[in-house]
Amino acid sequence: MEPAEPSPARVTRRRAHTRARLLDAAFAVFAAKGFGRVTIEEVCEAAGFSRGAFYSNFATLDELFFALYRERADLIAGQVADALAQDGPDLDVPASVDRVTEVLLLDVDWLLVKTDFLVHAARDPAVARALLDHRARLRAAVADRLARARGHTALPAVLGDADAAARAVVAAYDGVTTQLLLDRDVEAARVWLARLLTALLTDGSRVPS
Amino acid sequence: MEPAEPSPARVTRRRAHTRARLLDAAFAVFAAKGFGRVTIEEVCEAAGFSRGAFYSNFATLDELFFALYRERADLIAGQVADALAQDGPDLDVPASVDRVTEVLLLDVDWLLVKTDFLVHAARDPAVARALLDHRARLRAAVADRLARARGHTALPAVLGDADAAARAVVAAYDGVTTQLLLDRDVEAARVWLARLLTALLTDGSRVPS
DNA sequence: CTCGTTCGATACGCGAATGTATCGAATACA
DNA sequence: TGTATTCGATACATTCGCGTATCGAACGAG
Repeated sequence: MEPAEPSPARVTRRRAHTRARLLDAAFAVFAAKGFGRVTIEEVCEAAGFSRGAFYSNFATLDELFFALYRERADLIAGQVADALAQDGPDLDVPASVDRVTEVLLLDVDWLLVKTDFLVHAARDPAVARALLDHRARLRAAVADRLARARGHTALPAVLGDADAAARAVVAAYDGVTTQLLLDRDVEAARVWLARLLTALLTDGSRVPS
Repeated sequence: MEPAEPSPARVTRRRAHTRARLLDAAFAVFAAKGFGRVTIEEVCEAAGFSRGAFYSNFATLDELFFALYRERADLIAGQVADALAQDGPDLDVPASVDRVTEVLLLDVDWLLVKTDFLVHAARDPAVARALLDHRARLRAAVADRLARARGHTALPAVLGDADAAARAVVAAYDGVTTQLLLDRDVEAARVWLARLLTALLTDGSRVPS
């Protein structure tokens, strides 16, 4: 029996390059026009290829979109994990918040694409599951960080355990993102997110500078 | 000079009916498939009309989408205002939270359409401005409610003035919405939103039942 | 009841985007 | 370096959705 997928054993360098260029171009085009208004040919033109290259690498535009999301989301997730692991065993809330905030609210274009993907996932149960998994992993990293600091720094008990607090952190991030998509003020978003997180993660007595 | 818009002076009953049916059908179709994947003909078919009816009432699908959003958003805004005005001069945070929560997290279909509209607005400055205005009005209503209660109930100072607190409330709502779009668990979303809001609006010492 | 107007249905042409099939060029391996 | 294979470009047919123009029917006014 021959392999169902022809499994291209030879030639991989050219293909890898064009695939990467297609993904980069797709990111730019999706960010600018939104997934729903983008055609395959636009992506190819932005990448400097013809449609033949596209159909040689992807079956459908959704497939490319999914691949693009996975690539970038994994990248960000790694950066967040790094930012969280960067400080020592005891949690310095303002410092951690600042570091994570700078990673998460870096690029408005990414937020645009991410939200497009959310809208996409909200109507496709399989994609939704994948996205929920991603979010759960990120949340687990945050919860882990918070739990390790539980004994050292005082966290308010309003939110319950560390996992609940992590959910609150993610919700705050998502909420700030929504506003940022409309006013495009990254600096203001950073300030608000920091304010929200400190309000959620510290006791309600101290006011940040 | 003749009027630029022909301003149909006669016959308005039939037209009003079909327009309403088109809007209702559009809501259902947009919620099910997403704005980007919906064609004019699909909306007409769902409404039981042909494309002639559509072009007689709207110029483009975007126009219908905008009209649909305005209609529903105004409705919700009114309900929220009612819910906020319902209790007396002193603020009962848990009660208010429960009431507002039940209005805001009622219909997942509406959240789907709303998020589609957000994605749409994020790329069109004019639409973004309109949506920001809407959000500002809602936020002002919340801030007003919070400010009136400032003297009576103790609010934590971490968030600053009442307007800042209102921003936090809206952010919490948006954040919970994002998760709700993926897991579609309305009850869980209500619980989380209530938890977040009480954490933000009360001092960090008390744990809700 | 009658008539003039408006509304919505039908039919048409058009352009755009898709997917496929084929061909030449680039590439890896012997 | 020769050669078989893969990759991407080109050309084609097709489908789909859009917008318009026209017509009959519903409707409101007098």
